[in-house]
Amino acid sequence: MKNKTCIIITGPTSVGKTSYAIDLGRQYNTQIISADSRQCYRELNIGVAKPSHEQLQNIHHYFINSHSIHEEVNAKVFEQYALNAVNTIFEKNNVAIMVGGTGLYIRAFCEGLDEVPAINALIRNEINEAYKIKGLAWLQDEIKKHDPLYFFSGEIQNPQRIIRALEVKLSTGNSILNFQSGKKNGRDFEIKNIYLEIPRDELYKRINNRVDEMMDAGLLQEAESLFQYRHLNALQTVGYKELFEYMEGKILPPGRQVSLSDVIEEIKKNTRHFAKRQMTWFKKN
RNA sequence: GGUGCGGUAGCUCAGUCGGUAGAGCAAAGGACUGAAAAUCCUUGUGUCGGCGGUUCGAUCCCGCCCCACACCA
Repeated sequence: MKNKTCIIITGPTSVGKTSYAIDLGRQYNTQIISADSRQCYRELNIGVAKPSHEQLQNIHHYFINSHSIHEEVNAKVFEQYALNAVNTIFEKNNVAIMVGGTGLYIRAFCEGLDEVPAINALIRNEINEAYKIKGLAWLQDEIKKHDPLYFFSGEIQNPQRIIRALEVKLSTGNSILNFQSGKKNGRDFEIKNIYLEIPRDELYKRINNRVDEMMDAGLLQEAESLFQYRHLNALQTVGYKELFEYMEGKILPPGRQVSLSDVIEEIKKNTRHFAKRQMTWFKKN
């Protein structure tokens, strides 16, 4: 099936991936798979910069509005979803387009993730609760006790990674490192990568403008309507989490109430940081 | 005009009982295998407001000046 090709378009947020992908999709008369860990949620709109209604009607997009914030979406879910989607597209086309900024998801699609048995969600919850009370040092002690292999070679400053390693060890009896073969799963289609890039200062200008546009479009109101779900993973998202803090009336160190314009600056800054992390990832991959 | 309090890294400030200075944030770089718009790591030389004085030596003490803020007239 090597006559089939998936063209993957990546780049930092705001660089212009969406319209580039749509132009390309039209050219090949094919469909698009989004590789964006937030645009898949139908409850999230203004803050995640989805394609417009018109764009979505003109060309079919997979993994946009396909999930609810109440569902669990992760890299493995995406891998399977996207493989199904690309095969569906290949039934009628020789070319499929993938576009998005979530590097890990794209890697999962291209190379696959190593098989790890499913983990009971209760285990992660328990570890998370204990971590909240006892802190990072406790996590480090636990991982050292249960999975010394990870402790001596892993990232022990990173609570999320330790929690992942712990839950795997506790529920399977094996170190997560033993599951990670590093082998790439071959795919039976060609993959071509396109990385979009513009000068840093121009990108930052676009990001700042886009945040202002989102606020004008009613991001604050959208965040208010989602406030009750702020604990969900899907809402750990730039643009929403800062507004939630604002609504909760968090106080700045000097004892000053956060103003809305402070929050907007914070969103711009965090979006710039996000873009930088994406560039670091894509430059390497 | 007088009094008081300040002027130290892009920002907010700490500090040096006189031996040319350090935190947070910003910024830059990096990592990343089921949370990834998440999570984490690394990187700090700046006429210490200006000009003089004292001193072996001043960002620190003294004098004058400039600037900001507060209060009093």
